[in-house]
Amino acid sequence: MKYKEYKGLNYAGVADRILKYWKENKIFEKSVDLREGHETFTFYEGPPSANGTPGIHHVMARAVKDIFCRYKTLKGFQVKRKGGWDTHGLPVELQVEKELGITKEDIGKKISVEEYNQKCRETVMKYKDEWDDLTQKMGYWVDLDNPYVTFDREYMETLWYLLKQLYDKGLLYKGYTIQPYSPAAGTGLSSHELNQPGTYRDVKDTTVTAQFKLKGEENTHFLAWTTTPWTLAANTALAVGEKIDYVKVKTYNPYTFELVYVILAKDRMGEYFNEKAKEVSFEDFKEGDKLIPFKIVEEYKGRDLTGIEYEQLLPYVEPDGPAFKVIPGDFVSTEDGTGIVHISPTFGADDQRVARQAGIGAILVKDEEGNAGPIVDKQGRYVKEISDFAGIYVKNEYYKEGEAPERSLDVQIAIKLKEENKAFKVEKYEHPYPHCWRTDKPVLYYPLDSWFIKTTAMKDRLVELNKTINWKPESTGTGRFGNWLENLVDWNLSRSRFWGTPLPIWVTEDRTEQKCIGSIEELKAEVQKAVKAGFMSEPIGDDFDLHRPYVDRIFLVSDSGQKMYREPDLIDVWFDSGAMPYAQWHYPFENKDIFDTNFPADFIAEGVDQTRGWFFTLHAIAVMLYDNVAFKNVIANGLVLDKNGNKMSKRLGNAIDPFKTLAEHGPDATRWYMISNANPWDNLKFNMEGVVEVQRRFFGTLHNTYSFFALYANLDGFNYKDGEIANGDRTESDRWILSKLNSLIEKVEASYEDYEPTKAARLIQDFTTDDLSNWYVRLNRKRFWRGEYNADKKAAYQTLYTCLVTIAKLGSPIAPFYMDQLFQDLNAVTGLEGAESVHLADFPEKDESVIDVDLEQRMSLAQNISSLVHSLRKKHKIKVRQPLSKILLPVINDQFKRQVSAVEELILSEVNIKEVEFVDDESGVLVKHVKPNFRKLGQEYGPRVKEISGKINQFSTDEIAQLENENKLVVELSEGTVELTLEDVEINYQDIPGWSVASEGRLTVALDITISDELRKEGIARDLVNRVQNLRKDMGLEVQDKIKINIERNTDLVNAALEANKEYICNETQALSLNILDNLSDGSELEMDEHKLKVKIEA
RNA sequence: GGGCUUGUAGCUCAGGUGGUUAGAGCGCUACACUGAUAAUGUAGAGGUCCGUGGUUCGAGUCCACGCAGGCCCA
Repeated sequence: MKYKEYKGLNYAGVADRILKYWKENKIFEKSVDLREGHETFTFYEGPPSANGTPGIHHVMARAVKDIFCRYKTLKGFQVKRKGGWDTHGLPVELQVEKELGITKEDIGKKISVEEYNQKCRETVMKYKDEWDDLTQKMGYWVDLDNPYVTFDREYMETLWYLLKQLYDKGLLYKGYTIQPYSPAAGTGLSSHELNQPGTYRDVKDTTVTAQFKLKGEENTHFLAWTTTPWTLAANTALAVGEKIDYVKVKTYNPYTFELVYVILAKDRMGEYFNEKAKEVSFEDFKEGDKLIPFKIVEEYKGRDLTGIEYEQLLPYVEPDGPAFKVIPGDFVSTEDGTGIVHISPTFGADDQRVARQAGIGAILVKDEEGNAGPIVDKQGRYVKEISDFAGIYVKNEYYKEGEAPERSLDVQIAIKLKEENKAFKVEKYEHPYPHCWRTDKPVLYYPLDSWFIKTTAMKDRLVELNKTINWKPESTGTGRFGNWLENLVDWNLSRSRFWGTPLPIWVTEDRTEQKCIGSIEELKAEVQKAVKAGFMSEPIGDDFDLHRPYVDRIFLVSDSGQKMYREPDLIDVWFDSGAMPYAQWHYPFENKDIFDTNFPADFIAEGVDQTRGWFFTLHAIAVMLYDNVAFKNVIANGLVLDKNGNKMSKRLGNAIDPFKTLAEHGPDATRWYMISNANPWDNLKFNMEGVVEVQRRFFGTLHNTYSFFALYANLDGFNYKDGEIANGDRTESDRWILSKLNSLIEKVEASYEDYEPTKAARLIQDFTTDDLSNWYVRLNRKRFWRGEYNADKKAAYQTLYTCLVTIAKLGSPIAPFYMDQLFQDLNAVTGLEGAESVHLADFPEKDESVIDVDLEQRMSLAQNISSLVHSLRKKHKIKVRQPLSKILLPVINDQFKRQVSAVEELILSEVNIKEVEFVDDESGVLVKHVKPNFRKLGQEYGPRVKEISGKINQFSTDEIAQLENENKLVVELSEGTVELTLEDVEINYQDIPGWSVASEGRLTVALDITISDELRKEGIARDLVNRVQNLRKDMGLEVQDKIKINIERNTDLVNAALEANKEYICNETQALSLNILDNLSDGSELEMDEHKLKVKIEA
């Protein structure tokens, strides 16, 4: 059995081959079954929608998911991964409408709801095959055979069950939200309809800046501006920006000329006061004067104003709760108006939101049936309670042709306010305003019925449990998600659509009785009753579809015998996906045991844009119904942008095709690039060159290292079957790389455990390229190809093998294909592991006894010293092949000397030097340099650091010596003296006179650059070896082929060099003989610096 | 407009708790090495650490205010 040797490497080919292997051998299934009975690690798949094609960002998101599932499997957990599909919702509807060329208006007319929904059902899985293909090609292991699908009957039944639980807990209620509404058409408008071109048009409205009188203060008013004066009768609060500056101004009302104090934003004064009036004195002012004097008498921040109470402006109707207070509003600006915003919770979405958050009530009236409603009816008229203006349309456009009054309601209200000293300014104002696309008349923002989940009732618990979730990055949990929870409003469940989960609530016509249905069984029973009552003609079957229009055809009977109709709403699709922990198992109707061990999730991961989507709905449902989190760890990953940092879009043509990327560069390089380049939660600027770089630098190096191993291991027949060589019997560099390897295991494991895949990838990559390839293999090459198959060679093979197989395991979660190939290629020969795939293996356990910190330190010293020597050689243009006699190392301390001595041989061979000589103080060749220790000095002397460090830099040799000998030195400062100790400074060796010196930090190396005759001869011999090796290669000789070398007699120096190093040359080049001949007729000419040699090689 | 987030070399990114010479890889330039060779090593050039103020003996790091990009929300 041989290790597989490759000619070149085709990354996509590796993936194809391994993928086929996985399929044929059911590796994924085995990786789950293998861990049967072990602790479970629960992962929830956030369902994608298959009505669009997958993009490169899905590769990113799914790589993150895959990594931790694979890692946990290696760690011995059983990780079930049920796939899923999100199938309901507006995007599907829009796509269907586009395909059929219809609008929402046509549903029920040109096409039945039944046909429409059938079409949605077909469309939603349009690209399923493409998704499945990508899933496999990128190596994302998820169960595609038994996915949950949100439109499935069982899935929807669980949704109904959950809704009923909420209903029974009193957490489901009907309320209202402010939505665009067209009184002329009698219907609400979706934001989609409002975004039609031409809906926003410039209109001229009468605007009022009203005076709201502060409670308990004479003549003091808040000023608030509105473009809809008709809403003032519904005012219950005033909003200010907390950070905005406000002023109280003394002035006269321009209509009544009463002396008033008004409060408004400082930045808005220019709009209300004429600068020229600044000089006018209050005494000189007479009624009717154009210039009205004003004076700032007080200033505040917005937050100082909050909580202040004022008197109701138009007291027609009592509020239904606390009201008439100043509250904070995040939307308040000083762009226009007064910087104080009039709030009417029934006629503005912002208004409603901030009022709710501040606990402010609304102005509501009861209709004939006793239902609360706003002060404007559905036709757009003031209700009777607004006695002065009852029955008047709030917009003149709502009157029939020719019936509109001369003065619009806004004008009439403005006049009333002027007369009552409640208006500070009235003027016409032109601004864009939305219009109904059907009637061309202005839209009202109006409260419309909706069903809500009372999330606010559980706010504290939601916040509290969120703190137990491990968010990556943390800021998304505390910031974006945490703030969202802090400012929570109730979850509006209602959607007026067709393709989705229907709300399972039936209500009697007078709305006095309600029923919420929680299962199909229950529905059947209720229908049975309805049949008896005569409201239904027949019972429903077992295969009843819970979608519209079928549920709409069901009428139930109330306890008192009334007919009940289903509330026509569908529920928010986010409820669909947030309910997946339960619904994917059809819990509680089936699979209770599976659910119990798979709730909550240990881990989920999705884009950060899901924060208020899936992350929230998962959390909300779990907390409200099960008083538990839905997930313990979550990665909120960022976006994948193009290489210039722009958003990818198909329209702009900068979108990366994931299939093409995988086909060209393979999934391993693609995944490794995405993960190693930036943390998943940072945005990734996807650059194809980066993928290529990862391919070359990491996978290329790793593959080269494996190939190197395979080449020689095959020659020697190494199969790891003849006993493990004890660590203590291995070489210094073997023990070093194994120490580094075990340190690596520890760090990589910690990174995975901490959900830091980027750190893990970088650690593995750095180890592979820097430690293993560029240092260990380079230094030990000869051990692999020279000499017989002895214990030392065996140790080298075993060491390299262990490193490679461990890298395969550590890296397999990130690069599942290549690492599996590597693992299998290695294990095929040795059979050390029982696993047939790396994904069935166990995560490596670090061997603490092998980690030797001191060894790692001294090897690091060897690397640094070598690097310095290399740079000195470079400086003097002396090539490494030319041996040099010695280097000088100033001894920093005893440990330094001991550590360097241990790796001395290594340094000598690496940099081709004969000897290391240590020098210390007594040698007298060292020149010391002293530098202030700022950290220490700063703590002790603070402001005097500058002067002291100036003195230290000027220390003489004597002063340094004194400080070293006595550990104290008194320094004179301009004011007083300080006594310094050795701790206050750092002493380095800077220079060695007469030597070529280089230093880095405290480390200094001096190189003897004189080349003796003997050294020169040796250099020539080494050069010759090099040239002969090249010739051998050119001749196509195998490594083990023996040769004869004949050389024509040359200069005395060269001849002597050859004679003196004959044995060395023969040994290195596998030569049986080396002969110097007087005349060589057919040799090749070799140039070595200034020497020219004629050489002939015979095999 | 609000919340969160990012800004360090041409590019991609590191830079506990503040410490004076800000690093790595790629790319570029030069040189070297040569039984890992479509590999490798060494060196060089390249920085207003987004800006402005502040705290401090000392700020890439802490604070404030801005600017630019991104996401979510309005």
